[in-house]
Amino acid sequence: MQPPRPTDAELEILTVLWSRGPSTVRAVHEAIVERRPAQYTTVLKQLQIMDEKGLVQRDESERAHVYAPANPRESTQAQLAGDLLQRAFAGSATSMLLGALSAQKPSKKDLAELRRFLDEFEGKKK
Amino acid sequence: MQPPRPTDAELEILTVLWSRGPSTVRAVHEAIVERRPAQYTTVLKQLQIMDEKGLVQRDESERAHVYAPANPRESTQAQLAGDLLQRAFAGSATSMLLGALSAQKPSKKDLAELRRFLDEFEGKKK
DNA sequence: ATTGACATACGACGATCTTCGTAGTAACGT
DNA sequence: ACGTTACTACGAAGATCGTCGTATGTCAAT
Repeated sequence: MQPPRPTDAELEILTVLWSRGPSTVRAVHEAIVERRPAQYTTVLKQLQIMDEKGLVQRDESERAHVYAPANPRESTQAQLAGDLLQRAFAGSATSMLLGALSAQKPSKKDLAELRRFLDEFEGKKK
Repeated sequence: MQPPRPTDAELEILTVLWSRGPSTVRAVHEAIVERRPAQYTTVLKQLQIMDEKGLVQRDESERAHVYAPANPRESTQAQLAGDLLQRAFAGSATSMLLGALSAQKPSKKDLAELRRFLDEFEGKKK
């Protein structure tokens, strides 16, 4: 029973929750507002909907409810990347990497990290 | 003046156009219908909207209009990958690749291709 | 000339997304 | 106790998305 693919606004909120950990609406709102204007109730409503969808979990034990991501960052990222991989790149991870790198020039550090990652990944396969 | 990010349905149609080249509505519809049920007019309407958005170009010289992708596959793919890279992976191409690979186990061929690609990419940088 | 096949245009509906205002309620400070 | 502040709940509006039915026009064959 996987939750649905998060929308743009939902993903933005999830990134806040992943980096901050379980948070109240107020905390999430403050984090969002640092980047763009948004009303408090907008964030609240969004979180309520995300709870219904199963994207977050709500702890109502305190007066100010605390929201936590329902799934870890990695699995949601995998869902999103896998989805795009299928829909736009016909399953070719190489094409996808090419797309990402051509959209944003990678630093030497990035390249080294990629290479290290590939090594590790291939190492795990016997 | 980049066209907007294509939606799911729009992307599906674009993939048809990229692989088939400039096509009539009928041809696109037939390609779509092979994978899922869809009415002819649905595809027609979609293409008309995509024309307004600047996602495709329309040639009306013939009775059956011919639609062509406004942008090459590579640049749209770069747009999509770059967008997701920013929104979900904080710009880390490595994380994105990890996400893609963990969502869909790569074959040995895939890994070799990735490695080859990295070599080539790094080679071009002096 | 009529019919049938095939094309585009257009309007509309239901679903979802995003946003916000308003109302109601609990807690707090004085 | 009373007013102010801090919450949640709810409804709803406006935009976009995806889908389709119907209307209308064109062409060719009989």
